Amino acid sequence: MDGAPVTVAAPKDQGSRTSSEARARRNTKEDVIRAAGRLFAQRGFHGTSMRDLGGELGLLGSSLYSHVGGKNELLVEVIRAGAAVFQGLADEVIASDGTPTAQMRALIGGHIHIVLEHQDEARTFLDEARFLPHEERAAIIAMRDRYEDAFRSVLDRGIATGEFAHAADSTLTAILILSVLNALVRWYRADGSRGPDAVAEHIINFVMEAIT
Amino acid sequence: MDGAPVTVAAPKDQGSRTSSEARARRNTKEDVIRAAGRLFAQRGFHGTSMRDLGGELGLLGSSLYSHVGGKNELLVEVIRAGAAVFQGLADEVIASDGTPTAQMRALIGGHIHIVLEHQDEARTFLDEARFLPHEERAAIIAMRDRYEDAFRSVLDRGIATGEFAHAADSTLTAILILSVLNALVRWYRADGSRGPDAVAEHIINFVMEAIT
DNA sequence: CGCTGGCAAACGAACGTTCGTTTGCTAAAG
DNA sequence: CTTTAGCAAACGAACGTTCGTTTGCCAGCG
Repeated sequence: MDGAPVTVAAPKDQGSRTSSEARARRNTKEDVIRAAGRLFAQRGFHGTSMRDLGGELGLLGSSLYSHVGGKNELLVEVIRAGAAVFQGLADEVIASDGTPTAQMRALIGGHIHIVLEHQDEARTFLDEARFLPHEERAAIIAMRDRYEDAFRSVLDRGIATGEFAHAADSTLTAILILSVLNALVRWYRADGSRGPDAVAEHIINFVMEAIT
Repeated sequence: MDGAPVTVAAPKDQGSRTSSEARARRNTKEDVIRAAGRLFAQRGFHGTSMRDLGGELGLLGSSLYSHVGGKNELLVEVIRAGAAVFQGLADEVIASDGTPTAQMRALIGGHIHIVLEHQDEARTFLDEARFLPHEERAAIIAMRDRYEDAFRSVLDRGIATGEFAHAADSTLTAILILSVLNALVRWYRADGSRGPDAVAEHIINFVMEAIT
C-alpha cells in the first residue's frame, strides 16, 4: 500500500507539440504501462509477449527495458493503478453521509463509471491478478476484500434502517452485486447499441430492485 | 453442433479394477481432457504448458500426443464439452411447459448446478474461449448467443404474462442474470462456509426479486 | 552563435530457457 | 502379432532478459 501517488492523475499535457509537426513522439513509462494494460486485457498476461508490447508502441521488445524493470513489474503497475481507482471510490462514498440507499447508488454508479472509463486496467485487475507474484497478489486480494467490505457495510446499514429488505446474508449479496458490475468489462462495447448512461441506469434498477 | 454425445454422461465405471491392485492406471483421452480442463481453469490456457499437463498425469509432455492432436485441440475439446452441457439445459427447459417463472427458476438452478458440478469446463468455457482458433471460436460464440436467447425468450414471455414486471430491455436483463450466475465460477469454493444449495437459493431469490 | 558533454530512449544482437511438436523406439496389453 | 501408451531425445521457434552501442535532445559555456 505504500502511499503511492495513485498514478491516475491528470493527462499532464505531456509534450505540447507547439505547431503542426506530429512527429514520432518518444514514449514515456506511462505510455508503456497504458499499452500493457490494453494488451493484457485483450490477450491476457501470458498471451502477451514483450515483443508484442514493443510492437504496439513502435519499439523493439528490448527497448521496453529502458522504461520498466520487467514484465511482472508491468503487471503489478497496471493492476495497482486499477485497484487504486476502485479504492478511491469506496473511501469517498464511505466518508460521505448519505442514506444507505444513496450510498449504494453512488457505489454502483461509480463502479460502473470506473469500469467503462478504465476498461483495460479494470479487466486486467479482474482477470490477471492471479498471475501476480505472491507478495503483490496478497496485497491486491486484501484491497479487493476491503472494497467488498464497503458494499457489505452499506448493505448492513440499509438492512438496519429497513431500507433493504430481502438481504439476509450481506456478504453473499455484496458478492452478487459485484458480480453484475464486474461482468460489464466482459460484455460492454463502446460501439454497441447501448450508451453508458442507459446501461448504468438499467443495472442500478436491477440491483436496487433485488435488494429492496 | 454435430450431435456430440454430450460427454457429460455417467462416470462410466471406467476400468473397474476387479480386485485390490490399485496400480498406475494407464491414461485415456478423457483423462487428458479432464486434466487439461483443470489446468486451463486454474492457470489459463497460455499459462499451461504441455509439460505441465503431462506432469499432472505422471507423463512427459510429449506423451500427450499419443492421445490428442495438440494443445489447441485440447482447448477445443474442453470448451465444447462445457458448451454442450449448458446447451442441454437450455433445450430441456425450453421444451418443457412450465410458467415463465418456473422456467426461469429451472434455468437459473440448472445453470448453478452445472457451474458447480463442472467447474473446470465452465471456467475454461467462460475465460479461455477467446483463445480458440477462429473457426471454433465463432461456433462457440454462436452457442453462447443461442443460450442467452433462452433466457431472453423466457423473460419476454414472463413480461407478456405480467409475471415479470420491471424487465424493460430483456436482452440486457438476460446478460445481467448470466453475469450473476457465471461469476460463481470465480468465487465459489467447495470448501467454503456456504453449501451449494444455500448459495443457489440465495441467488435465485436475488435474481427473481430483481425481475418481478 | 556554435560547441560539447551528459542523458535518456531506442536499437540490434545475443543469452539461456521454455515452448509446442516430431520422431523412433520399447514395452505392455489384447 | 498388432495395437497402444509411453519414453527419451531432439527440433526450430519464441520467450524474457542482458548488454554494448547509437541516436537525438538539450543545458551550459565560450
